[in-house]
Amino acid sequence: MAQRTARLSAQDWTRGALDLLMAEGVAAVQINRLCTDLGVTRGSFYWHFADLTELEAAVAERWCEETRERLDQLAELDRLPPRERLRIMTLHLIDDASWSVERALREWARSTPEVAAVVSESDHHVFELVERAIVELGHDPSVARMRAGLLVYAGIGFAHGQSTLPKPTEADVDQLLDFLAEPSG
Amino acid sequence: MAQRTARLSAQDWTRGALDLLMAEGVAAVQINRLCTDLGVTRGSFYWHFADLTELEAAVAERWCEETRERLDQLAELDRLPPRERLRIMTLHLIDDASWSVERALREWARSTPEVAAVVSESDHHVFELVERAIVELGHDPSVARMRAGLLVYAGIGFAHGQSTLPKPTEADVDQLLDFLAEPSG
DNA sequence: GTCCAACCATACATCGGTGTACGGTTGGGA
DNA sequence: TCCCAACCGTACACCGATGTATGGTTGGAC
Repeated sequence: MAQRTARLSAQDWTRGALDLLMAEGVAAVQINRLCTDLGVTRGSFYWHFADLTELEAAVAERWCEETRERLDQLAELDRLPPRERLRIMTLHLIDDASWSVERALREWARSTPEVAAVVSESDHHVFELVERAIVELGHDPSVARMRAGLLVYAGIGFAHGQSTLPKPTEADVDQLLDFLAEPSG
Repeated sequence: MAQRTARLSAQDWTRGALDLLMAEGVAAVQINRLCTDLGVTRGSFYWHFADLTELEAAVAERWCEETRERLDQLAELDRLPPRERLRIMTLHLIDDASWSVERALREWARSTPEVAAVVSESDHHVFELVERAIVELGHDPSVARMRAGLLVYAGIGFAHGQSTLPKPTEADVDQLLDFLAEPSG
């Protein structure tokens, strides 16, 4: 638990909610549970937020910002050769735990359209980055579109597969990118 | 809703639960909700089941059976050429709504390991079917493994992405399979 | 027709989670 | 030092969902 000396801010609550979301799913995000995790009582929560939906909106907003930052950071890779860009993005997906948040968000998106919009925007952003990289690799737009879709959908699938299927190694990723970079015909 | 003349069986309840699960997710599977959908009251439910967890176990069991049947049915395609097999499986994935149940099951699997085991088994089965088809297409085991993983993960991703990204057309699928069938090098 | 078992309705009790009211504490500026 | 605003604790009302107790209805065996 957080040290009880410091007082909490709204960001502490959204942080705690995101942690809970990615650890145990949407059903676990409850006020009482958050209070025990943060070491306070319900009075604190209702000081920072009017109700649960306001917290949820703040969480969605925060995740949206963090995702945007992460994607912008990814876009910073524009100067790198496209092959290397794809490599970094893919390895990042495999290693990082950020996908477990995305998984929870996608689950949450089913019930709240606002969240669904954010997830959709994020998907499209990633898709465009991947598609552009493949175009720069020297492929027709049609080919690039298909291969980008394949890779992005596979990425989403990996995030949801939950290690039921074997996790790809770095060598697997290289082999995969060789395949995606192959000239068509 | 179902006609009120007939009386219900336990299977009617598991059927209703699966429908609800695939339509609105795990959070919607509640006794009251099922009662209104089936046109009865709570008294009926508690005659067929001791409690909610018993219903959930029955639903998991039933989905397990149905999945096994579906996969056996897929294995029946062994006599078709591998390319056609992959085509049927992929189109089946895109058109059919049965995978939206799997999406809900995967969500549910987070909280109940028994369900997670069933989902995992299903994943491995599909993976093997795809891998074998690609081997029959004339590829090395290593190549087949990678391409099968790509396709299966993409399938899972498609089932979860659910129209945030554009849904592939039949022509897209053919283009995709052309790509996956390409000789390596 | 009788009767029993399968099946369903109704009316409770209970419990957990949300939201509200209000009082208490703490820290920094005047 | 005093005081106010930010922040938190406590107690309560409320609501929806689960589970229980019990009586009513229906259909088929005999």
